[in-house]
Amino acid sequence: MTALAGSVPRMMRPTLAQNYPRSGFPLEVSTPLGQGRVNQLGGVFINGRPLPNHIRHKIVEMAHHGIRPCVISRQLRVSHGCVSKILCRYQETGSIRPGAIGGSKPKQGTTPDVERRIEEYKRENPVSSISRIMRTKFGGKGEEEEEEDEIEKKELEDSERRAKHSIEGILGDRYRTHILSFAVQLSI
DNA sequence: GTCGTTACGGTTGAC
DNA sequence: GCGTCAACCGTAACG
Repeated sequence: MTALAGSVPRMMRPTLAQNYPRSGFPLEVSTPLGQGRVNQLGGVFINGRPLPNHIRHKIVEMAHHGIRPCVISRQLRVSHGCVSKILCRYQETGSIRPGAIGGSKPKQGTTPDVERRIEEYKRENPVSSISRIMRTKFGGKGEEEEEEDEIEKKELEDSERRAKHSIEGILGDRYRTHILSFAVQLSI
């Protein structure tokens, strides 16, 4: 028994489930956004899911105003690791959006060929239709905001869909409204 | 006290 | 329709 708590190797650390035997986390909260959990700072999060867009916005905005990450972390009740990660990504990519979760890698091998074909088509058909199609399909300049709106909309739809299949959905809209206002309060 | 990093459990979505 | 797997998520903890 010589190993002190501070010297326990990472791999020997007790698992979350061991730390919090009931649920793996200190507290579970049912919200319209799914099975929320409460972190050490008292913030609500959904394990495995990205933070809501407005929280991410707030993190970047506060950092922009020169507020230190530790303060942001405490104020928004988001772990500092997460704040750090989001700010790093924002610096690197200029985007606050989470990466694409799930799915498989796009098929490789065909990409250069496809690109070459497109170039050929463009040369042969100098009409703007191809470019237009490409813009429509893959997006273009200044559509970040549109995409964010799109994501917000999707999140809302998702939460509504989940709510319909959760206890609050079953219990009805009045209960849901309570939960919603609770969630808004928690998210400041 | 602050911050970068990383192991971990969990979710998601293409294949 | 279902299972697999890789990529991502945020938290918690270490240094």
